Amino acid sequence: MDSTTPFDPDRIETTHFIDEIIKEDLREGGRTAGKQVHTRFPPEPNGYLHIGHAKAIVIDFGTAERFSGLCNLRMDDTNPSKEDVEYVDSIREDIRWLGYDWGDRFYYASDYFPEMYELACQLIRKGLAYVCALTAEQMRETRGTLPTPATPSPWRDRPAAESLDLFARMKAGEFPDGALTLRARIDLASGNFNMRDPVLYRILRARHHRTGDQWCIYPMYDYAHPIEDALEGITHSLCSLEFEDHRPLYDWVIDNLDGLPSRPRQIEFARLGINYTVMSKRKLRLLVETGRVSGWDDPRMPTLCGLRRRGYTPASIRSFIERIGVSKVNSTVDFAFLEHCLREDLNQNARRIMGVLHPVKLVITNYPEGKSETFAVENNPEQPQDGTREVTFSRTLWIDADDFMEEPAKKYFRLFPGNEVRLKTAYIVRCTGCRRDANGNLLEVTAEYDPESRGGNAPDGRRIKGTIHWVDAQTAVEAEVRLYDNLFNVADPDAAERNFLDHLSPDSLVTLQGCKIEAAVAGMQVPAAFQFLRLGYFCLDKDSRPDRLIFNRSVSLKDSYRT
RNA sequence: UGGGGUGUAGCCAAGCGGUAAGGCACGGGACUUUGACUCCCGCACGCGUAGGUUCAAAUCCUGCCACCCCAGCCA
Repeated sequence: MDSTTPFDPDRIETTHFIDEIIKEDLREGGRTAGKQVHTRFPPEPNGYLHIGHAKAIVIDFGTAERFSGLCNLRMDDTNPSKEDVEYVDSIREDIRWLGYDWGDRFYYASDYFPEMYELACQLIRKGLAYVCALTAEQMRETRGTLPTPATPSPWRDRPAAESLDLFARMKAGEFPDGALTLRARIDLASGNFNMRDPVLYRILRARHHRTGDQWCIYPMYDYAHPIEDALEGITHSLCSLEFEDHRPLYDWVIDNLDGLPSRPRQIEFARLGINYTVMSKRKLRLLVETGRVSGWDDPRMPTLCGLRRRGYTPASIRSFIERIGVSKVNSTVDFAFLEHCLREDLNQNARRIMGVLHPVKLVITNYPEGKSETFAVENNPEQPQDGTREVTFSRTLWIDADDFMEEPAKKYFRLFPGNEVRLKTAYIVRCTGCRRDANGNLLEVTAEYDPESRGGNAPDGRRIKGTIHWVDAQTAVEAEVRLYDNLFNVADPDAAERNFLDHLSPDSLVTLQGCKIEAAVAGMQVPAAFQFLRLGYFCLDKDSRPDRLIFNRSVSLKDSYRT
């Protein structure tokens, strides 16, 4: 912080209740008055990050940013049986992709194992922790029920010296997995189960991805987390609602340990839910492992790598998170709002291009065979400085099947016999009919152009209601296009009473072959993103090759046309 | 049943004793060489509910109701 301009917390614009609490802490006489706000994002490296994590990331890093503070990135790797390095790199990549920077403050909870061990000994010496020999099952049986207290472990009053010795031998590997635990001695009658002598350490022989076989005892989250926060000087430890009743234990650990460098404060907020998808790691993993999706980065997945492949931009995700707000109400946000945020970003920034998904030939019968000409088409009407590109026009074009109806529906103003439409930036044409094969399948649509309307302007100023996109048949590039829709066909596949796998939508992926795209796409590299005029936003898929283009539809354009 | 939370529109969400912001969705209109974008208009006599305090209550008090989380040697 710049020492010449004293930091005034009240200058910060409050965006939600957490900011209010932090401001209060920062004021004269407050808990952290005069200190720099310091938060952390502590993922467990046991899976890929999803948009729910993005909420936590934006809150953790964003709050630090707003208060000119710092945010650490810390791998909460206290359970080697579930974690793996595989995930560490993807987590770092996803956070960076979202646009956040943790500077040189990248930590692992496992870095603190030695300190945690010493601090545990301190608790034992104070009579606040003891080594217990109850089995997991016995512990469950003696924990009591909601209204009735737990019954004390036979080892609850074991002398500190004895526990100290046992704990050292646990660490030395003298006992098998699960034989002993170190438990806090707190309150067996508490209505909060977390306070009924919670386990602090367990014996677990699993190769840790960083410390290898150096340890065979591992600290539990409730014991480790407050220590991690305190050692890093975290001022505000933001987490989700389900940790609310762990806070008394968090505070108990902090309050009963001497020598901790700081006293962090835990604040909880509601996690993000989005309809038509699932957010739990377990369920996402199941989708991957059962082959319902192609992988963690399947474009239908709510994972950050999935959204990235789908064409979501970091800016759109950040905007989404910032705008849904932060509160303590369990909530489910409409997927439509995420889509809105993407459209908003891409409308401003995506290059326009013409592409035909369901190709039908349009023959301009009065346009000379063999002739062709080019038109300069604007790349992005929202960004005139992006200039124009040349697009080739000739006698035979591809148009979308949707843009022709032999017998027009009411209020339909595209191609139908006798009607005039404008071919974007080219000419005005009048539909003269169509040709079909013996089975009635549409072979081609025919039309005559008005040579005086070059550029699409009617010389006599007559109004042309419809403008459609087209691609020159001779120069068109072929591509595969993948259309995505909700993975589930029910708004709440997460509902407890249903098996989410029974509600997968059969239409979540529709693959189109032989789509015709403007020649300008040739040679484009991932992550090129475009608006296919009148259709939606598309991006090149990572599997795309110069000789085999593959596009993903990120989101369609809104369409107010209804028959 | 004990403990911890939360109830403002279809979905998010402001509001902090002075008479219900904003966004998404939705409906209507204007504009339009994208049925997009943009721009207008509409959308809670009502804040879970019943009482109470007050000149005045979504905001304070009391009771009730509903929903979420907790009995891992997971995080």
